[in-house]
Amino acid sequence: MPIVRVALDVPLSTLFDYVLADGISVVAGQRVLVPFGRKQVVGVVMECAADSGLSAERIKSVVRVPDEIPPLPDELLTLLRFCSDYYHHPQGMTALSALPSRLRSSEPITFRKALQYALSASGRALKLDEFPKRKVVQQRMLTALQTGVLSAAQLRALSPSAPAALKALLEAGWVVALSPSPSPACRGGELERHAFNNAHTLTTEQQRAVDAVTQSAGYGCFLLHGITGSGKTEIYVHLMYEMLQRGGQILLLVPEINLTPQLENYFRSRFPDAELVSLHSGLADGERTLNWLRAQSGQARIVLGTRLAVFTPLPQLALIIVDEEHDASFKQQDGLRYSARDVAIFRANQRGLPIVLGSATPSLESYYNAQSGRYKLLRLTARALAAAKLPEVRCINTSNTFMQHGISEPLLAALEQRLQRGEQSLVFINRRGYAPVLMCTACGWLSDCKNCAGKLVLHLKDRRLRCHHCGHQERVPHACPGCGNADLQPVGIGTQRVESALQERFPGARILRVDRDSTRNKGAWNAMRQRIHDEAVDILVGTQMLAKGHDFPNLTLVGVLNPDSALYSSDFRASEKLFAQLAQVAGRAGRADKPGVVLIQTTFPDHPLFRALREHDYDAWAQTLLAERQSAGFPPFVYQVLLRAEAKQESEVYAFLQKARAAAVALALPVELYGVVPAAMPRRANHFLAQILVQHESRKLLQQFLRAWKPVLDALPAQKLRWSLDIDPLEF
DNA sequence: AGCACGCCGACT
DNA sequence: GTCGGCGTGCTC
Repeated sequence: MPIVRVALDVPLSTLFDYVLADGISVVAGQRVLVPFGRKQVVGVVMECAADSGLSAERIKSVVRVPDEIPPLPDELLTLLRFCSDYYHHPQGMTALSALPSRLRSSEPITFRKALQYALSASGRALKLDEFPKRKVVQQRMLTALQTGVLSAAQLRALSPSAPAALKALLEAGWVVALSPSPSPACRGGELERHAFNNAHTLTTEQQRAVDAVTQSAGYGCFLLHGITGSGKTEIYVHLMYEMLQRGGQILLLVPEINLTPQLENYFRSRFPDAELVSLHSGLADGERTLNWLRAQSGQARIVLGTRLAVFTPLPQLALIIVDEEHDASFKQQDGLRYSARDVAIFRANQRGLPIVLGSATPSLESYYNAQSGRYKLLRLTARALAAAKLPEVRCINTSNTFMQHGISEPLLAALEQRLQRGEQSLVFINRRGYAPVLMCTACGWLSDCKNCAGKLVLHLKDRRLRCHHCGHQERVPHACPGCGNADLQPVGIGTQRVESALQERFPGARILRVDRDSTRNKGAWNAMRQRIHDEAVDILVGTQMLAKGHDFPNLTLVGVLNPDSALYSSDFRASEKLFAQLAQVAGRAGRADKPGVVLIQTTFPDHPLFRALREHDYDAWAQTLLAERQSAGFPPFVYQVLLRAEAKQESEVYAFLQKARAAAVALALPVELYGVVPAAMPRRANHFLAQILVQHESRKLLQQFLRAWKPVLDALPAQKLRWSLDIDPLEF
């Protein structure tokens, strides 16, 4: 009895066995429609077997095999199994989450944009003379399609009832919808012959980096460490060109969606002949499915995407690039908590491909691996444009300085100077809103969120207090809810406060605030970017978002307002993150022929972080951090896993975690097991959060421990409580 | 996760 | 007498 083992989207670690009716053949990687409980669901065949361990009467049979799309390649199935295994996430949910949503449903795949239709394999196998004579229109369509691919318009011309007939044919699986025709320039194998646009001559250093990757045989992980402006992108372009020439596909992973449209345009302009598709969560279902299918078919040569793109089937994959590899957004924070960077490395290793991790400020994990020789380090030390100098970084000691709305006189003077010269400035502050908290001057009341452990942020624009954790908002009270005192003071500074303070100080200046609030509307950020480029803005005030954008050529001053909180944060990665952030935002200053200045307001100007930043010495900083981490026994010297739990009832959370901990102790494995502690944000949206940290030097041993612990956790009673394992956690 | 079955309180 | 609360248990 032929059996298939199917992955289904349910939180159970097992696969489910189904029999195949006579005449149905299936290979691993194909989607199947199967009965499950009292409904029918789509699953992915992970294995084919001759028999099942279950008694025959318990096994149901496969309903249908939609054959619109080719099976997922074995390589992808292996990757999914690895992820399920490593991240201890149910195999079915792992497999199904890798598919675009259209492919997770049994509905025939149709696209609003689909313009073309063709016969499927089963459609071609149909004998038309045996086809029901009454279905005239369907038959006419099938006949017409035997001549080749037809557009929706051509099919519609066959009959007024064409849409219904087409729907029936699609449902039967005889006809498949094809994605819109490729751009005219892209024609099969010819595209590789064309050169790419505007090839810059590489510096010796850049050329060496390119050669190292293109000449590597099989798997190799390269850490491309290059300061801002050192031409990492040009290296990507040269590498991509070389791999396209060899007939390969390229996977380029980038951190955020708001960067992809620009990058998409950029790489399209560099490779006008190669089909490029993007994959990220901002795409509509249909488009995402379409792009995925074009990658799977091999038609798309370049796939540009965020972390989810790491699971795209790419038959001719030849190179993976992870840009800004240090960026935390490569780590998924719910469901399958994977690191796209790490999964990409596994994938490159599995396929025997080179992978390039690019960053100006590599993650300590990657840096450490490069030092130990696991990765090959490629360094770019010079800016590609010789004229462009690195910005001068200076600290403004704010311990004895009078400040108004968080801005010091020296910074104001520098801003004024740029205004006079007609140059742009950027004021960086990683807090949106007007002030992070509202306080009563009489009784000390603070604007706490009633659902969370955090404070309500004052948003003066619409006179509301908002919680940035749960979304709760309320009106700003006229008097203190505690004591009735009318004098409520905003404490601390946010982007809105800086914006209004600067507007007051420089009434004529054109000031633009860029944060999640001001860019919420669709297209707003793009419009703002245009304004910045048109030099219709004098001073930019913004958060993290601004650090990542593209070049602002007329920007010569960057001011950083209060970065100090990261220096005494309980999160041991906070200072690593801060350095990366500041290096990135500093890189916005003075890119063209105008020298840039970065002014950092701090009470710790002698801190090694700022010293390294002033000297543009990432290595010194990384060594400092590595030494700290080693003595504290933190990553990358150990591997970690976090068991998180949350529930409405605080006692439930702690009772569960205590039981989980006792079970871990009972396993008697030599891992370091910490106590049950509240999460960094102990209460959020009316839920209590707590966790247990487990770590060990050996990844293998930690995994061995998890394999023993997970089944015990699954068996623990957990009413009204959610828990998850976070492997290699970034946030605590 | 769904969705059943199953056994105890306030309603037409 | 029933509708419905959500505890427990299964899904090939």
